[in-house]
Amino acid sequence: MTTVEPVADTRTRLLATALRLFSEHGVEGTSLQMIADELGVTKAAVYYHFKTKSEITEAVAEPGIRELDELVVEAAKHRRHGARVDHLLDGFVDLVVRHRVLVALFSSDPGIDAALAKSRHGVEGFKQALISIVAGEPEPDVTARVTAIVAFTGIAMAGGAPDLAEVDDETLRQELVGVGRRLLGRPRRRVC
Amino acid sequence: MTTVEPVADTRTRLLATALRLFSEHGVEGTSLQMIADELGVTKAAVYYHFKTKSEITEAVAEPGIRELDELVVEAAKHRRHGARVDHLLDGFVDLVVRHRVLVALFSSDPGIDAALAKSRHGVEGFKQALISIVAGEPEPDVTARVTAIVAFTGIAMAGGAPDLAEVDDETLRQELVGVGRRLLGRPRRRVC
DNA sequence: GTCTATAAAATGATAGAC
DNA sequence: GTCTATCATTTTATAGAC
Repeated sequence: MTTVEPVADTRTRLLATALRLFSEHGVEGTSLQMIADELGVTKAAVYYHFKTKSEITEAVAEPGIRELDELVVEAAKHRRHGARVDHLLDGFVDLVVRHRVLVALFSSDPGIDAALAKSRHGVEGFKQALISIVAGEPEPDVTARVTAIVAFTGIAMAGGAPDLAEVDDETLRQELVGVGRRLLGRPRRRVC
Repeated sequence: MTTVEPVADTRTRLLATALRLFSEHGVEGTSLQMIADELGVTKAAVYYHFKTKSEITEAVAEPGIRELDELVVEAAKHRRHGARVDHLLDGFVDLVVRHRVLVALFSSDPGIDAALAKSRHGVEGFKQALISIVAGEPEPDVTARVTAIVAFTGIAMAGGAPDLAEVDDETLRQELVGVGRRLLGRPRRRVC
């Protein structure tokens, strides 16, 4: 532990700044100039850290994509349908609360898809996976699909909503899990 | 009746094309060149109909904004809270189903806010209004606010979801009202 | 109402100095 | 690791012919 309180390196600050600007103006609405200005450096400095704008977008999305990926894999392992839904909902809400605007961006910004299209995993696949798990695999009925879409996009967007920015993590987590369970028809949990 | 089957005029086709491209690529991700190409005309022709890109965005959003405005005003007239919520939910779902992608755009695209910021009504005001009506005016509790946000953004996004594009209007309307009532704690309606 | 042509600015991106 | 300078392309937008 040679350095205490290390100032976040430029790459880290860059990604945090990019995420904030993406959530305010959208990916396509955010230029490298805006990111550079916000960081107090020039565009060329930004290009030292990332070869293209698409790389920045991918790097911003990466933690969310990775965690979402793991979550879907883990949730699918449960034998019972109810257990799968519980695991998925708890994990998804946890992800939303920890990343707030990022998961909302997945649900709403076409620029994310465009950037991820070139890399291995698009975001559209996850939406399908989430719906499949809660709505059931073979030809889920319309009600189940609508419910799943409303629940997960609603929860994701709520995490990024400015109106809820001041709500603390633990409270938001409980509220979102509560509303999710009601929607997905999961029984109320005993308060332990 | 001099002309039967009148071909939609350019202005109308332009707005329909713009809405489709906006929903696919976002407002900022859609250039006038893309709109012109899709219409089979030049950019200059597009500029004959609208002075700026912002004007196109406003014109695309206008019907939704106007109807949403009327809905909020009408819903607020009811004496009982339950009646206000019912009116708002029914009207909102109707709007979502008739416009599909447009209301989703309101919920998700920062480019819409940017274009509407200059004109009289931003879209942020509506979100507040919807939440106030269902969550109650004076300092609504967190649970009510979270529920309202999840419900309305979830319903709006579901209307624009490609996964539900093939669902017919009447079915989608029933499903969305159903999920909305469950979320907002409204009693199940008798099937009449 | 649509076209060609063009302007002015911004964008993503690179080369090379420090 | 950041800078200045520059480039090619694209973008929004206008002028004027048909």
